[in-house]
Amino acid sequence: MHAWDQLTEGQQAEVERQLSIIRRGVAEIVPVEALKQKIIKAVVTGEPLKVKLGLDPSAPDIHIGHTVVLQKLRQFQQLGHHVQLIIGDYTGRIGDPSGKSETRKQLSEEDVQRNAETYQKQLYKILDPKLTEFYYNSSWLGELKFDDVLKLAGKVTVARMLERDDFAKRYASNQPIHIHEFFYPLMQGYDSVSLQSDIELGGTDQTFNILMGRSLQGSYEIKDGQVAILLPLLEGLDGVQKMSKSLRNYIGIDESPTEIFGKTMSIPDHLMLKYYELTTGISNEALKELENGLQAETVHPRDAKMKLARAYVAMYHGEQAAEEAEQHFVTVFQKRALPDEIEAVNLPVEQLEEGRIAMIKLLVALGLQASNAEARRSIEQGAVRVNEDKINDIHAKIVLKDGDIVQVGKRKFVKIKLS
RNA sequence: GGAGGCUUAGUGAAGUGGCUAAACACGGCAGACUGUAAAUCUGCUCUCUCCGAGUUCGGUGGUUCGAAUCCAUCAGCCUCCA
Repeated sequence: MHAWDQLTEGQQAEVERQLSIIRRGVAEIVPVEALKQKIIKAVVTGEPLKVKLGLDPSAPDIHIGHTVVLQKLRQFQQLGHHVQLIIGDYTGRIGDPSGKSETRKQLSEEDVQRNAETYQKQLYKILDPKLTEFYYNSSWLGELKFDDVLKLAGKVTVARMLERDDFAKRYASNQPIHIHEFFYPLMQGYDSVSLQSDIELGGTDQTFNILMGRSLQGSYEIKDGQVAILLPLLEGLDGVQKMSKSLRNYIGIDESPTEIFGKTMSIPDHLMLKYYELTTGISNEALKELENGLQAETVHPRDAKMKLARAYVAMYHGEQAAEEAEQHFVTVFQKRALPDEIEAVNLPVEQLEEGRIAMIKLLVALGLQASNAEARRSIEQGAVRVNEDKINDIHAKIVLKDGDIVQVGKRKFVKIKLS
């Protein structure tokens, strides 16, 4: 324990600096005082803090929503602290209780391995590999004997478990809760015991699990248990629900530059600052300035959003791709012109009859529409163009040649390549 | 172990023998307006060889001229009692 007054002025300033960076954009820190103590200790001793984050091993597909937590990790790294990433290959068998989750199939070792590699590739676009350690929680959870499990389970009461919001609701509304679901928080907490983590990050929905880790550490006689740093959940493209893959309202960092750019442009204005704050490396000062500019209407929201879109593409695909994506966007959506580069799709010549093909058939063959009925609808609605000429007749049979451009709606373009 | 209830299109939810490819809402797609924002307005939203036809209402098998609607059975989920 280091008392505040015993620090030198320089040390005090450093603690303050770190705190202000760490606190930005955070929903909650529990307990706050403990965080300050941890940082004081780190500053005084020069020992970096161990900051933990658990990853789901089944879906290594990082989107902007995930980067909220990752950006925070990066800030910790920039302050010299260490990051512990846990591939939850063992917890993944349960899946965090969501009401529907059954015990999941165990992933094969190869799957886990492959997913972990994918993770690394994506994560290192944000994190510093030198300050990042990877762990698999099967390596300790898989070693536990039933005795150990009983001991672990004995640390927590059912009443305590039922405090968890999700369990409480389900219990109250007669939804089933399986016993093994109770083990999820215990296992996640045990990870923190094994790694002696100082801090664990997560979304606000992780509050219970993370605090469970803190109290378990106490039960296993680790002093000064981990601090929970909880980040807000980021709403997705619809502006309402949390960004997630299953809701298809996400921007994936492995998506193409044009996709990332376009999707970013479609986020609601009122979320823009939140995106800036939580998912970019923007400084506190620049953020404030942007906010003022938007408020005073000296900054056009569209331009601010384009900058954001550009920043994302630059972060995940590089500066040049960002430039191109922006060009593409301006051409296609602002000027409503055809993009410079259009994906070429092969069309076997056999599909043609005397050089012609039925429009409906063509749209489906090109994969632009899922069914004939859908293709028919699009034509009826005036959404289909060939070489910029609108097609209105659903029975149209068109003459097709190499290089012709077929368009559906505003954003689907295909260049014909006869083969 | 016993009693009862539920299961309808991407989601929620109507529909209890023919007028139901199945109301409504949300979502999705398209058009208008725009900043591919929001809001708003309009149309579409099972499939196909689309002025007609086919296959749907947890699975299977029945009753009936005719079933998402009735019966049997299987499965999944829920509740209550023990």
